[in-house]
Amino acid sequence: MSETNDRPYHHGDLRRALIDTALAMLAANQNWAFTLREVARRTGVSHAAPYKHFRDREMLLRELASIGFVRLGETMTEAMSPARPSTRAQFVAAAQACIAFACQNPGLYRLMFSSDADKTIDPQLHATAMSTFGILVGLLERGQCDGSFRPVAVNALAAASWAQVHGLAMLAISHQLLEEKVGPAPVPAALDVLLDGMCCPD
Amino acid sequence: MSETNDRPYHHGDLRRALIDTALAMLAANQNWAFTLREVARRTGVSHAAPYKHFRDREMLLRELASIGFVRLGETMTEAMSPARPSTRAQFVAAAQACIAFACQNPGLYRLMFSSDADKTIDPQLHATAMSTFGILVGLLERGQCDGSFRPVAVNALAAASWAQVHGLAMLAISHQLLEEKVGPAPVPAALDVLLDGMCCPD
DNA sequence: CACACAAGTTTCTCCTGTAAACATGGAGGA
DNA sequence: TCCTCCATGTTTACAGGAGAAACTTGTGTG
Repeated sequence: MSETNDRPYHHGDLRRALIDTALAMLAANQNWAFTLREVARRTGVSHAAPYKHFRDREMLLRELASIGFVRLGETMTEAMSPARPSTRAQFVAAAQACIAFACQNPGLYRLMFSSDADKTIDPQLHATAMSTFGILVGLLERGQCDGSFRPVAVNALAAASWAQVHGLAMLAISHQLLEEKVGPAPVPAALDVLLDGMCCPD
Repeated sequence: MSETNDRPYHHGDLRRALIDTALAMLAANQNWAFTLREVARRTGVSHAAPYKHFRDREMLLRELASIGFVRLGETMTEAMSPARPSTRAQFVAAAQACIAFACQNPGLYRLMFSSDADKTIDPQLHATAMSTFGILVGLLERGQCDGSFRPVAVNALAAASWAQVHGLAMLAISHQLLEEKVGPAPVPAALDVLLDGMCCPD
């Protein structure tokens, strides 16, 4: 009972393992209806073990959401980093990266913006989300400096474009951007409409 | 035990009463974490009674979402109906009505677009949601006919504006449109940006 | 080398969703 | 009038889940 049992009493990094299991289940089912006990079971520990690392089920969900924001931020930063011909092109790339992220991780993306990952009760999560939002603001500020975007309050631009991108992502996840309903390339089309309003007339 | 008991064995319209209770709890807590048993309890019936009217808990949630779409549609239609100076003004009114609805019913609005009200498994709900979406499409079509909006695929316009309005609503609900961050009137500002891209240059 | 503490496990209670069997009372036919 | 059916209630039962409490195990540190 104690010899070749390859599961030592102490797991080593159970916290990470639980998060990985939960992320896998989130990706597999595209929802977070899983129970904490199921996560524990699949991770191979007792059902009470998770409580040593997460106060309750919701805290685990907020942790997942936080990871989602970090990954989304990385994705967007990466999409913007290659030398693009213009700030506008950088914006389009970042927006498309965000929407692609949502399509590839629909469960996680939904969780990030759901009330089950309540940002008002978790300063840490709120800060992480704001940091991701800041990537967009930074891009818009640079665009204003180089004359690409209109010199209105940057946060108004940020609200408008964040709303647009997030709205498109949600529509895409909900399969409401079907080609026969909305044309062959709705995302670039919608972004163009927005950018026509955001960019300086030239 | 049977005299002044003002609760007859048969409720009369338990289905409606359960829905009303659930809507009230949704509004009170701004989430749908309530249990079916709690709904039954507050409605004053046994915990199994709801199953005579809803196959399971999710079916009740979808019913609530459906009611939400109907109400949203009414609100938007109403906002558009008074004689407005222009189609553009009608659009702004409808969009603001939608966002106001979301702010006044954040729980319900979230539920309507959550995966717990899965539209892919409920044709009735899907149809109701599409009908509400159709109000927007109708307005855009009229605007194209009278030359207000650019003559591109109407569904592309619909996707762009729906994304924008829905995105703004979600941001507003999440209290991310604070004045100090985003200016005094972010919604009209964002809608203007969008409309500048949607309307015919003139 | 002892031992305190972090990280597991077991056990327990209360609650939920949902199924099944039973009860009730109003509506429609004999 | 009365009987019987059925929709709509209730009671009872059960499988699980959340989370608390008490117990166990090993490991790092004096």
